[in-house]
Amino acid sequence: MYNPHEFLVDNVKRQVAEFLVSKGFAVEPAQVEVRKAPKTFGDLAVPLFTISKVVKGLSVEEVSTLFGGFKPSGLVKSSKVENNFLNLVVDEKRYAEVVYSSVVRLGDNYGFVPAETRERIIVEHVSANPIHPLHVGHLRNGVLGDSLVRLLRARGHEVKAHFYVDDVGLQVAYAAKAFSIVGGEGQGKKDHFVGTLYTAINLLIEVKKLREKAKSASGDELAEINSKVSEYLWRLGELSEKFPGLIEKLLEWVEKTEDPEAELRRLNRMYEEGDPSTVKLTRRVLDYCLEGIRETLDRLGISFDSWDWESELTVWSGATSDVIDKLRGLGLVERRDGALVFRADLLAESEDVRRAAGIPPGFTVTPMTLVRSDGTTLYTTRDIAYSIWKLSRADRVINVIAVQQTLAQAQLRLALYALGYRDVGRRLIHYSYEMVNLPGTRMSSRRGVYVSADEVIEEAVARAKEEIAKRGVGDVGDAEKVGIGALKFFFLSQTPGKVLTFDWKRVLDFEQNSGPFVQYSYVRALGILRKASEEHIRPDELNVGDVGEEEHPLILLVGEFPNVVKEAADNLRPDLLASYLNTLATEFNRYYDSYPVLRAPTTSKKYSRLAVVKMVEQTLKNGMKLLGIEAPQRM
RNA sequence: GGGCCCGUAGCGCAGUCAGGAAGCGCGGCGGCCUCCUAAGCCGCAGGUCCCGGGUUCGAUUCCCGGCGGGCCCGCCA
Repeated sequence: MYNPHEFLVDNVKRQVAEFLVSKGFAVEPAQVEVRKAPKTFGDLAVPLFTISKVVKGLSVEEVSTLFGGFKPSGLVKSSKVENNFLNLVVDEKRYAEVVYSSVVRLGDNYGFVPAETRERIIVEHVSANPIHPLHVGHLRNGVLGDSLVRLLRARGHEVKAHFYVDDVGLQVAYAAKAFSIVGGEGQGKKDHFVGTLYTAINLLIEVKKLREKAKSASGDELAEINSKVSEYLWRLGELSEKFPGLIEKLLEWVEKTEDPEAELRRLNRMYEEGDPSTVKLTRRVLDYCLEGIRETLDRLGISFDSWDWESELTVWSGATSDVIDKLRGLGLVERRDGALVFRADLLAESEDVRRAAGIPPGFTVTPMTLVRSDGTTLYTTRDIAYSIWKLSRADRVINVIAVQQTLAQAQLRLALYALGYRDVGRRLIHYSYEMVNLPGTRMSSRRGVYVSADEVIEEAVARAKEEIAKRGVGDVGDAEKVGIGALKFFFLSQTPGKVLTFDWKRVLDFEQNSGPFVQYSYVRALGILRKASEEHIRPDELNVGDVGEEEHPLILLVGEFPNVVKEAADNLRPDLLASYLNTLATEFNRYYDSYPVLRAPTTSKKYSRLAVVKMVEQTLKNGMKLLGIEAPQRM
C-alpha cells in the first residue's frame, strides 16, 4: 500500500456508486467526485451537484434527499448532507490501521509512490555565470531545482541534475582579462574575488565610455551621465577598500587600452575558436570561481551529476554550426543586415506547431538572431545545440530558468521543432520562476548590486545559532541545518511564478510557517520517541488499536502524505509539499499541547499515541528530505 | 504599441488549472509553562476576493473590457 489517501478515496467512491446502483441508478465509482471537505464539515465531501450531472433526471435537491438515506461503511464512519454536499467523516480506527501499516512497512520510503512509467529526466538548474558568486535569485533557482530532483526521484524516475556552465559569452572575457591583469588568485572566497574583479572591470569600462560621451553632451544628458559616473565611482571606491590595489591595476589597463571592449571581444572570439593560451587563461578564472560556487552549493546540500560546459558541448564540438546549417537547409533562416535570423515567428503561425512546441495561443513570437554579422553565435543559438544534447540523454528535460527567458525558450522550442523534435513541447519544459526583488533596488551582477547567497546563508545561520544558544537545548553545531532549513523553506513555500521580495524579516522568522517550525515539530516528536525508547518500549510493541478522536486529524494528514508527494512531483509544485508539512506540523503541535503521550491515561492509549507520533515523525522526516531540509535531533 | 504574469484581511501569502461551504502566517489585542522542549498552544479583532460587464441555478475561480504593478519584445545573457 503506497497511497492510503487514494485507497480511502476509492473506498468512498465505491460506496457512493454502490449506493446509487442499489437505488437503481447506474453509476461507476470513477464517475464519483470526492474532494477534501472544509474542516468544520468533515474529512471528505462528495459534491452532490456533480452526482446530479452524472445521474440523469435527478435534480440536486432529489439527490440530496436520496443521500439522506446513505449508510456509510468501511473506512467511513458517518455522513451528513449539508449545502448540497455529502460530508463524510473517516473512521480513524480503521483508517489508522491502513496508514500505520504503510508507514511502518515503507519507513524512509513512505510517501514515495512509484510512477507508472519510469522516465529519464534531466533537471538543469542554477547554471549561474561562472564569473561571480551566486545571488539570491540563484538561491531560489537552486532550492527549487534541487527539490524537483528529489521529488522526481521519489517517484522512481531516473533523474540527473545538470549545471550548464556558460563559459562562451562575452562576460567571461571580462572576468578572464581582469583575473590575468591582477595576476590571478586573491584573498577571500574565490567566487567573490572573481565577482569583484568582474564588477570592477565593468564599472571602469563603463566610466571610461561615459566620460567619452560626456565630452559631447550637455544639459540634462550631461547631468545624467555625471550622476551615473559618480555612482559607479562610489561603487568602485567601496570595492577598492575591500581589495586594495586591485582596482588600480585594472584602471591602469583600462586607461592604457585604446578600446577595451574591442580587446575583450577579440579575447572572446579566440576562446570560441579554442585558441590554447586563451582557453588556458579563461579556464583558470572559471575553475577558480566555480570552486567557490561549488562550496556554496555543497553547503546548501545541492549536488549535481553533470557540469556541462557550453564551449565543449556546443561550440568546439561543432554542434552549433550543425544546427545553423540544418536550420538554413530548412529555409527558415534569412539574412538581415549581415546577420542570420531564424523565422520563429513564421513557424508560430501554425496552431499545430504551437501545440507541439508548447507555445500558448496568442503568445507573440518574434524572429530570433542566430548568427551576428561578425559571424559569432548567440546564447540561444548555442542553447539549441545544448538542448539536443540533453534530449538525447533524457525522456524529459526540465530547465529551471527565470521567467524573463520565456520568449527565448519559446524560440528555442520552435527551432527544435523545426529540427524534427515534434514533441518538444512535452519533452523540454521551461520551469519558470519569477525574480527575487531587493526592496528598493534592481539586482545586477554586472554592476555588483546583489545580495549574495553566501551573505544570506551566513545571516540565517548566525540567527539560528543565536536562537539555539538562547534556548540551550540543542547543539549550536546544528545552526547550519536550522538556518539553511529556514532559507529553503522560505523559497519553497511560495509559488515560483510570483515575484518574491527578499525581506530579511521574513527569511529570519523562525516561527510558524517556516523551516525551523517544521524542524521543531519533528524534534518534539523525536523527543517523545527517544523517551519511550529509554523506557525500553520497543517499536514493534506499538499499534494503533486504541486511537480515537484525538488522533483523527493526524491520521488523516499522515495518510495524505504520499498523495501530496505525488501531486507535488507530477505537477512540479514543491510548494504543495512545503505547505503540507506546515499543516502537519501545526496539527502535531496542537496535539502535543493537548494530549500527553508518555503519560496517557491507559497503557494501550500510550502505545497507540506513540504509534501516531512515530507516523508523524517519519512523515515529517521524509517530507523534509524531499525539500532538502535537514533536521537536528534537538533544538 | 504587442505579449506574458500578478492584484484575496494592515503586511506576506494559499485557494483559481478541472466554477459549488472565503483560509494560513506575520503584525495587533487577550489568555496558557509545579505536566513529553513556549521556535509552541488557545481565543478575539480584521475581507466590496482591484473595478465593470457577460456566461451559469451558482463566479474569488471561466470569458470580455478597464485600472494598478512587474517582466519580456537586443546582432546581451
